[in-house]
Amino acid sequence: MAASSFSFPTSSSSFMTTSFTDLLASDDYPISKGLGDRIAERTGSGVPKFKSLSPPSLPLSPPPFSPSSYFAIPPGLNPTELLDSPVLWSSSNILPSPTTGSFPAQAFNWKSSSNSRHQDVKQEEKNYSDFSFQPQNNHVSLGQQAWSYQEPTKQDGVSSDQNANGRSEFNTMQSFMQNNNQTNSGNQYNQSTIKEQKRSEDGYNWRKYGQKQVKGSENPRSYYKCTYPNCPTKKKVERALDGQITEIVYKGNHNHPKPQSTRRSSSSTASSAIQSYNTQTNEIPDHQSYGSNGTGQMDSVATPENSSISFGEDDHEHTSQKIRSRGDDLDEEEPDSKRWKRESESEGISALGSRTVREPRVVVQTTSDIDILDDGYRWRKYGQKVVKRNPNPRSYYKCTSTGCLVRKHVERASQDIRSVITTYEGKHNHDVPAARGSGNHSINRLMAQNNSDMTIRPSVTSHQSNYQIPQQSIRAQQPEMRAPFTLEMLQKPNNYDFSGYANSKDSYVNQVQDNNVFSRAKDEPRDDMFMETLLC
DNA sequence: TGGCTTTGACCTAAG
DNA sequence: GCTTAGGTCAAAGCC
Repeated sequence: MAASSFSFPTSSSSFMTTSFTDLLASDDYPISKGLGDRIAERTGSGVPKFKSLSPPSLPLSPPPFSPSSYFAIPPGLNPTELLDSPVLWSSSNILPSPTTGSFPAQAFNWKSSSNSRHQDVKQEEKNYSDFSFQPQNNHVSLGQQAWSYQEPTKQDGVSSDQNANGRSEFNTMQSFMQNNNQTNSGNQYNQSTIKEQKRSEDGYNWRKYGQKQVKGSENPRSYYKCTYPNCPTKKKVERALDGQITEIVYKGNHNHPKPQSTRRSSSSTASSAIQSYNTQTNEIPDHQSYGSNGTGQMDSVATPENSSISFGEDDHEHTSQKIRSRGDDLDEEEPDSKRWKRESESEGISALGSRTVREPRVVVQTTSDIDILDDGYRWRKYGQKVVKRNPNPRSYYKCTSTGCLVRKHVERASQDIRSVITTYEGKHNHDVPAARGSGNHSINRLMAQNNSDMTIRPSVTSHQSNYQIPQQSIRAQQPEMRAPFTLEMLQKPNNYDFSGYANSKDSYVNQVQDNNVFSRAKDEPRDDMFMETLLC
């Protein structure tokens, strides 16, 4: 479907540097009133300097057709600006690993499978090292601004872990660009990609030590241990039959930094791990270094798990980091999860770096401009509250659509008042209301209609930002893959919910595990309850 | 050849 | 104490 069709022109250079005028002129792009117009109408300020990009971690398969057939950019919106969208860049579509905060580069492995797996890997490594990405000064293509707030030299005051992520994202983007450039020949998310993804996952090196068929689930559960010497961290991963990860549960804290390379190789040994440790130490943001993790071990070395805590207001309750991709059972803890949680607690593992992320319904967007938080839906404010750790009030909104229970709250990041954190809860059960004077509605409707067929889903594998398309779905949908991949879609993965998958396999939606930045991992207060608290 | 995955068996805890 | 299910071990095979 649309996202699976999403692709860029074959030349990365042209992609980066040319306007999309020609492309826009193409009949391939649905013509309607563009999002740009819509935004302009709403904001009265014209199209914001978007920094957008397709979800870079989309391990989407290059379409067998002309790439231009799939990426629909509404007229009136300059694709260059589109590419600058901070919404897309910094929002939930692009999220770091739940455990590492890294942005998995392998997720961009859109390579053709014409090469052997070996070649793929090799090429990917080459991509990492050789690709030279030179953004243009103004457009700073592909989200430089969004990245920039993460750049160490930037002024945003955003935490350094974000900076690290920014680098990571940037590198990831580079990789994406080159990979995409190389692989329009149409192969799919092939086995090598899966392997690569499996390999990198969250940036740590894991050794599988068991697999079990869990009762009540058709998905086998795999058990992994961190390969770093004496690292107690374990994780268990459930994969759907198509290989997609449906659940990851972490146990324990890494007592070491993430290995420098996200790729595991034969070097995933103690020596290499230590080497990575040594070389990486300097890159660890200061604020990620926390005190004792409660285990009596050395201070928990900076890991993204740890870093996430600085933004969470209520994450301390959970001690087992759990990333669920299922949508409907957020209130249910599996026995094993309980067990791991219990064990973690008994082991004195602190909340730092281990918390439960219960449901893929929370989507966090960070933007640099609150105006673009207008996401097309209509909201009614029902409360406001100042929460801990953030002096900026959090406004609470409900979707005004009848019967729609979606809520969101918006607050400015305490670390960077220019960044706005929008947290969505729930799924819209309706289309995006027709924008005032906008023709975008048709696109939205189309997207909504296609929900049932959407196979893109965020994957915890490559962490939260990884939209994956099962191959069979691709095959099934190829002929119909021409639905536009719109900003709206990118902007609101929760709303569009990419949930053909969600519909068919529980909610895979909104699965955003931003364990690094502005993360919420806990049920938000019910509005009625919340109102009570407000009134008290 | 070394490291990793697979897989059946065993262990452990909860009910 | 038994049953059940999840977690772990470790030998074998694979890459």
